[in-house]
Parts: sequence; structure tokens; C-alpha cells
Amino acid sequence: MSPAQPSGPPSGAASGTPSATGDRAQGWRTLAALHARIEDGIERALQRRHGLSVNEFCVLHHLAGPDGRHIRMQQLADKLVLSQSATTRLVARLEKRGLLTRVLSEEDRRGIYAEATPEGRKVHDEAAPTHNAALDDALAEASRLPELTPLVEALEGLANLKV
Amino acid sequence: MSPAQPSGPPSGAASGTPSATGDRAQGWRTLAALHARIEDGIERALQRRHGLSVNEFCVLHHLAGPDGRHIRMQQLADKLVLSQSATTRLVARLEKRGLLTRVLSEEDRRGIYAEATPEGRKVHDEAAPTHNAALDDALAEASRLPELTPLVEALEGLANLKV
DNA sequence: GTTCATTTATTGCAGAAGCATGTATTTGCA
DNA sequence: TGCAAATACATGCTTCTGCAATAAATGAAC
Repeated sequence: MSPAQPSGPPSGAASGTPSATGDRAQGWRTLAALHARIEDGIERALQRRHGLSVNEFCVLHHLAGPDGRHIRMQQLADKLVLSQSATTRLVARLEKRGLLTRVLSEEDRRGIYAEATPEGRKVHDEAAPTHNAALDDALAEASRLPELTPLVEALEGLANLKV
Repeated sequence: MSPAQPSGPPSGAASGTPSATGDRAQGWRTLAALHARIEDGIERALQRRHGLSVNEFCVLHHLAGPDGRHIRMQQLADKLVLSQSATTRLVARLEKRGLLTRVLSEEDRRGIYAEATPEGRKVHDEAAPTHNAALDDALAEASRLPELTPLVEALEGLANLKV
């Protein structure tokens, strides 16, 4: 099921079949461009209508969920794939806006938990439909290229995972 | 199963059932996290071994290809999903390092073409294996979660597209 | 009980990106 | 021709990010 492209540029890779590696790189670039476009659309929608960046919304999403209302900075950094410092400042911004609070851990006094405030939950619940609508729009737009539809469908198969 | 929207706010998406929208959002978050992790890995590898960011490498990739050695700023911005100003500075950085040159268009004197220098092609050819190896590593790492393998396979199916 | 390596979070600094704006050039229309 | 609108880049300013250095707390070795 793999249409290996025989006539390839000198994609000199090391591991696996060279052509497969080249194909993966090309597919990756396509995926990365698609991802950037979708995220850009979501970013603009959230920014314009709620004054939130994608990362800010993502923090609220993790904190506003029924089971995730108590998350350490480090875990947050891991979930968002951000550096420690970026996470510190991201949380500080949201705290300054009153959307979350920092709670000192009592077992490990180095640890700091982020918790959503009621206001933070409210903002999240308002912004979530915007986020989902922007995502659906972007995916629908992407599906106009029929080669992308399998990717869009694969997305729903990922629903159960949380990397 | 899924910690989606607890008590259904009418997730105001237009298309499809609400639960499908929720699944898409969850899948999107998984994909976004995976994307961030892979890009982070590639970024570090390129930065450490060649002093290039992903975007800088990407510019060289588009310029060093056999057919793409003559690209306008605007096209470049579109391919990279970057703003005009970011593209201006990205190209300026690479020009300062001698990896590309700006060429004024003669038909449309507003236009500026970016072209790779021999040095730029050399750097690209050296960096490409690093890029591909880092990608393969990241994908192999991702495949350790068996639920992600279909996504990785889908990647190779995208090889023919160029968004 | 003291000492040292590790983990957690914050801060100074520099790099990179976007928005708004400015300048030059082209295009369209009267 | 003459002039308004659009297009293509560049620049000023602000925001967000990562890296390196720092401080506080924990845990293990002795």
C-alpha cells in the first residue's frame, strides 16, 4: 500500500529505505504546513473574540476539565510542550487576569499547582465553542483537497489518546 | 472514555454532530502535541549541529530544490505560513550569513526573489540528513504508542501533496 | 546532622514573530 | 494623462519564547 516514488531527488538519509525517509519528510512538511494554517485560524479566532492565545486557551482547557483542575507547572509545561520559563510566564499572565490561581503544594514545597478560578472556567466555556468552530472550519477547508481527507478522518481516531 | 464537554454547552459548531466535533477537538490536541514534540526535536537537532532554525532550514529547502530556486518573498511567506515581516527578517538573516541572495525582479520592480547561494545549497545538503534523521527518530518514538502508528503511516500517503 | 546531586520554579537576556505603519511600484478607471 | 486603490517589502514596536543562571526544597550518602 505504499506508492514508493522511484524517481527521487538525492534524499540522502541514513535509516530505513532512503525513499521512504524522503517520503516521510515530504509528508511531514505537508502536515506541518497544514498544522500551521489550522493553528493560525484558531489563534486568530480566539484572539479576536476572547483575547486568548492558543496556549492560554490550552491551559484553561487542562484546568477546567472535570479531572484536571490541579496541575503542577512542570506537568503543564509537558502537556503544552513549552519550556519552564514560558510556562511560568504563561501562568503568570493568566493569574494576573484572574483566570487561575497559584496554590503552593504542601507535600512538596517546591511545587506549585495551577487551578482555574470560576472566572477562568467561564472564559474557557465561552471560548471552547469558538475554538471548536474554528477547528471545524479549518478542517473543512482542508478537506477540499481530497488527499487530506484521510488525515482529517485519522484525527477522530486519535480522540482517545492524550500524549 | 472521553473527558469532553461535561454538560453540553451547545458547542456551536455548524457541521456534524456535537460529539464528533468534540472528538475532533481532542484528536486535534493530540496531533498538535505530537507535532510540537516532533518539531522541537528537529529544531534542537538542526540548531545544535548546523545553527539553523526549522524555518531557516525550510527556506533553504525551498530554494535548494531543483525547481524552486527562484522564489518571491510573498510565496515564501505563504509556503512557510509566516507574516510578511517575519519573512523579510528570516530572509535577511540568511542573506547576512551568505546562504542566499536577494534579486530584484525586473518585470515587477516591487518583487524580490530569494535565491540560494552555493554556500546555502551546501548548508542545506549537510543539514537535510540531520533533519530527516531527527524526523525518523521522532516518528519512531511516536510509534511506540501503537495508537499513533496509523497517523505515521498516513504521513507517507501525504508525500505527493504540497499545500 | 551535614553535604551534595537532583528537581521545581523564577528571572535576565536575546532572538523571533505579529500588527500597524510607511514607502515604492503597479494597476485600474475616468 | 491623472489619480485612487492595490500590491510587495521593509521598519518600529510589543509580545512571547528559549537558554542560561539562580534560589529553594527534597532526597540520598555518609
